[in-house]
Amino acid sequence: MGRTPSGRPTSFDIAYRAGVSQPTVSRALRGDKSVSQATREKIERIARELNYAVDRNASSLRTQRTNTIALLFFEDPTPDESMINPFFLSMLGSITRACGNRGLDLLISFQRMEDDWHVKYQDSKRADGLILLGYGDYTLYAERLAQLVKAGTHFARWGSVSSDSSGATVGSDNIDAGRLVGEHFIERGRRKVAFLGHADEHYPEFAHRYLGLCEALRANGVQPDPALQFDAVTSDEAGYAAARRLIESGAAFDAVFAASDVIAIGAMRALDEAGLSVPGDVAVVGFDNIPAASMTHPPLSTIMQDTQGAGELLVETLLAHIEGSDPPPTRLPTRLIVRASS
Amino acid sequence: MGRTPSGRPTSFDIAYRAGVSQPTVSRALRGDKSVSQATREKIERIARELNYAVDRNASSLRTQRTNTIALLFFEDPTPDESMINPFFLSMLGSITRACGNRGLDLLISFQRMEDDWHVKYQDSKRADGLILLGYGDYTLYAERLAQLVKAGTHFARWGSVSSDSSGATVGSDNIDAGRLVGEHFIERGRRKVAFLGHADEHYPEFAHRYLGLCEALRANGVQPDPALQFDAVTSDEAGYAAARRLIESGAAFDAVFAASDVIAIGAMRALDEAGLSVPGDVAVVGFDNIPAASMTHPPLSTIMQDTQGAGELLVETLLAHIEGSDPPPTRLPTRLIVRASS
DNA sequence: TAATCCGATGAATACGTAAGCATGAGAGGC
DNA sequence: GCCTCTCATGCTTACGTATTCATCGGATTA
Repeated sequence: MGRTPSGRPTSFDIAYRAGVSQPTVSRALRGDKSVSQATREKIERIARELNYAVDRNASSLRTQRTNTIALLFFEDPTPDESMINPFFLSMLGSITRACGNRGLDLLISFQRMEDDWHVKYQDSKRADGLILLGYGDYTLYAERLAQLVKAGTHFARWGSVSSDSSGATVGSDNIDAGRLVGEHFIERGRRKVAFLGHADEHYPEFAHRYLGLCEALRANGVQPDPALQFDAVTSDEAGYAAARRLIESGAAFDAVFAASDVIAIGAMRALDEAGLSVPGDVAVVGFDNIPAASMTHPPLSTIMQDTQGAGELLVETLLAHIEGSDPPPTRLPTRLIVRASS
Repeated sequence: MGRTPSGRPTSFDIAYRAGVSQPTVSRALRGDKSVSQATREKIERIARELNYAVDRNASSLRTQRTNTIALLFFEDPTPDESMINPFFLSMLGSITRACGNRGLDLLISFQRMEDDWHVKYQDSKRADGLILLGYGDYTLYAERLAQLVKAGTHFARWGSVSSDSSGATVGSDNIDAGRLVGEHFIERGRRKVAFLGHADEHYPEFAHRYLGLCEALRANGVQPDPALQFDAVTSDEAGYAAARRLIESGAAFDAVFAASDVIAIGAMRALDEAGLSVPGDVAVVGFDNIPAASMTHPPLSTIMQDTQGAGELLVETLLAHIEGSDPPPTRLPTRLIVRASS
């Protein structure tokens, strides 16, 4: 008996019609070379005719491989979910493409910190591995990361590439990026550079950007002023507030390096309100090159991260990790885009 | 024998430790009421201790339900995948949330027209249903839609809600939105309103916006001028080009309704280059309320679609469809956001 | 010619869960 | 004291695939 009276066709149906056994169908469709050319072609033809598709659940159950990876977004909680940082959108696009190229499916999930995501995907065999993406305070979920490692879960995360990072990590070379900005300001004759963004170990990416900035200043004989650093997370409001504090501090400054474009946009609003002209009084540089950056007035100079390469590399790294190797952390180069704001 | 020496725990492991049989574990964890309180609690405790998670592949194979839906994006091909229309990003956010609320997983895929997506997800049992999302020429894949219907695939799509649409459809009330814009222009004393966007049946959403605009004008004694309509797809360049054609046509106009914000942004660039002031010479209104709309100079008036409700409704509609009912197409109300550009 | 080997295929099974059916122990009614 | 009924649980099987092992005809070689 080879026919299912109703429902989708199975490999048995194909086998029946091709006059072969089910295993032969399985082999033929997976490209096993031990199947003769003639048989393979016959099976492929019939499969196409019946619109047959391998049942991924059965296949995954058998092989213990899903050919799927899960993408987990973390963001500092924002009330409006529609305001996803455009930078991540860009990453999403490139990761999607990288997965598509490899025939991988992509599960996506926007996480809140409270969720027990560490158990949801890999333990339930929904995905072969995880990609973790997010700004924010990594130390908050360091413990979860440790759990993942302990459980043998495969993951790659985007973020700060430091020695202590557990699991595979891919990130931009934030220190070098900060350096680029510092040198740019020096070239423009700016010496009193403010930094808007957290600079402590809870936000290693931001801290590295600040570090690079300071390095470049010092290399040019300028001593960076710690009083010109103001904390800010990635949001318009935080940028606005930080710039207000900067202005109200009374300190002199002729340049602002914002740790992200979104911060920069808020900061420029504050500068504008305070009657400070950009770039006349203050040069401003952001980070991320989000689409809106080219639409501000004046258009915002910024650092462009290699999102295309990042998605590719994240997937590649994750796959390597799944295969058992332990790829070294990678730093991607960045590029300074000079617009009118500096 | 109840213990697996290595690997993830299975329901048999839980059963062994709880001193019950595997089916009881399965029942307990699914909340079957025929399991006694004491047994259930014991099983739940042990499952938690062992970090057990139901194998979704086995479960789906058995139940023929995946609790997963696939989100397929379609866009007019753009070279840069990072430039996803922000409106869709917003939809993505709300769909993600709607799925999360219902315990559904979300598979995501950016499709190119050539792909045989009609077979990939549902036929392979990866997803219980599809959500189709995209601007662009629907007629191009009408045939595919028909195939889906024929194959009994469940899907809900975002788009123009018209009578002939196959499958479940959810969309904004584009005609009413166009009407809102028309009335707004009339209130502002504008009577020579140009429309930038396709207005033929290949782009029903745009066509409806135009239709509503014309309706409102006529209702106020103004005869819309077909010569003031210029084709444009959703891209900055297309908006710029359409506005150029409008200007060069020599026709008099005092208002522009762009079929999307992205088009409006391009158009405003062209107007600016031509020395036309906004809103002095020309009032401009866009569509979608993307984040960049509030950052243009002047800030862009626009129509806000209810993306939050849309995601919710799409998922709801799809689920209803899967359950066998045939929900009527729904039109979501829109809201006019007046900014400085009009 | 007989021993050997290889290429192609079939038979049997395991992956982990969910569900139908069977079972057994009490509870309650007569 | 026996019968029925219910509740809680166990036994068995099916979901559809991929893989290991066995088989078998024919080509190769001594």
